[in-house]
Amino acid sequence: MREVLRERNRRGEGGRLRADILAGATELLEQAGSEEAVTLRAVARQVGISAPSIYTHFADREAIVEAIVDSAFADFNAAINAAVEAGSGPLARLRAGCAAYLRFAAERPNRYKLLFERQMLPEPVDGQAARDGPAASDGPAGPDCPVSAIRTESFYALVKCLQDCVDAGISASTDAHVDSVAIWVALHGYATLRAPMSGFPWPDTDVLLDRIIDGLGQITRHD
Amino acid sequence: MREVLRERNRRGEGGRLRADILAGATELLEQAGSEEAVTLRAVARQVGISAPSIYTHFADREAIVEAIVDSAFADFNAAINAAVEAGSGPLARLRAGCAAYLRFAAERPNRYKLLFERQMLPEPVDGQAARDGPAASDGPAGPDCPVSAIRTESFYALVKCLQDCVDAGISASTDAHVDSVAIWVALHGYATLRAPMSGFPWPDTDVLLDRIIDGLGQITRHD
DNA sequence: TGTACATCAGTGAACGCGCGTTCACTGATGTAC
DNA sequence: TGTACATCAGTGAACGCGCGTTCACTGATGTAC
Repeated sequence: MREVLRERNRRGEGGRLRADILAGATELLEQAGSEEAVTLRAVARQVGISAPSIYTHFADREAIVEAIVDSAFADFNAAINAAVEAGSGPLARLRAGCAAYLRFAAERPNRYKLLFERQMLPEPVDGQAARDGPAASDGPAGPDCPVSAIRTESFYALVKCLQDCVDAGISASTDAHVDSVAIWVALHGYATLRAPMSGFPWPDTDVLLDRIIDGLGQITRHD
Repeated sequence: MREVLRERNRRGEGGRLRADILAGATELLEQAGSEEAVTLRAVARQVGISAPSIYTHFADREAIVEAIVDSAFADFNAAINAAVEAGSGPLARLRAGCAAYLRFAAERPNRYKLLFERQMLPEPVDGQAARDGPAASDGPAGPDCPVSAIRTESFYALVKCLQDCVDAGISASTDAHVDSVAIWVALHGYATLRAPMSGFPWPDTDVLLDRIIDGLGQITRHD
């Protein structure tokens, strides 16, 4: 691995290094394949700085990984939102969102794994409120868990897509929450199994996606 | 961590240590939560021996982890087989197998994760043969991949359960393979997401399982 | 039955490695006067 | 415009740690005679 040459930032621009560290760490994660590869020293090598320099911008190794997760969730939500908004009609929007989900996981497998396989802090859920949607996303989330909303945003976008299908009379679902959970776990299962079991006789992704959406979304009519 | 006192094996019984190492490593994996915790030295501490003793029975660290995977797959397949065989009627057998799948993952989460999240060697698949089932499981598998059959055994049990439902006229599936893949990825997704996202408003496991089986298995009648 | 010896299960010390983190520091940059 | 100085981005050496692996070894067990 060749050391990257890097010019010292000017005064007041030290913050730029933070972005460089984050980018380097993300690249390292995607190349090397697992969170464990994101060591302070490896990140420093990747960015072309000495290891202690990182402490100016991140409290410790864990803080780097958390920053990767936050930025990965932002990318993830943006990719799915864009796909959903590009779709015309409720079913097309639902399908586009799910397809974007699988595409994100296929193109950035290690970042995707990091999103959902880390131990997540329990949200301060009070049952029914959580079932109704992410109320906290209107304003900033509760003081103790500002990251929760960003982690469930795409799920609730899925619930909304499915509910729109119900309202349009093309889904027979009587509980969009439960059926969205079912769709989500199927997408996640495929996203995580597909790559490591490359020798398995997988069906075509689009065929499988149709079966998941039609079967679990209880789609009754394709318009 | 207290050191376990351990009597030296008698001559000719050195092989017993192998089983002790495997058991200790498995316990360590389940307690500590990830494969990385299974270090040679940690296993040695757990078993109550010195680290170099392990080399009598395992070539290296990786060999221990592989042995855990093999034994975990054997347990996993046995649990599912037992559940399927206890069911009466094709749908009950399908549901019992899937429920046993989720139960195994819930009770031994770290062993379950190890089963399907490791990079798996591609099988020598020749397309149609693999789709028809694990022909090699009648005898020993091919010389280069004796572990492949054990890793797909439960999947093909699922395919058989679903096909039995089709044959009994209670599933409308026209492709038991594709629909079994869909059920499997949904089970896997739930199995891996449920624990780390404990704060998420999950539906009841049985309710979700019913939606997965009915929706993806295209169940038309409950007898 | 007694004894010398081969076998083998398991040990203790040591190696080099990469890690996270700390500490005192350097030297370029911008600013006050 | 010139210069002394404060600021701040970033460094280099060092720490203790746990790791995988190696090596020469120990000492109990069983066996040949």
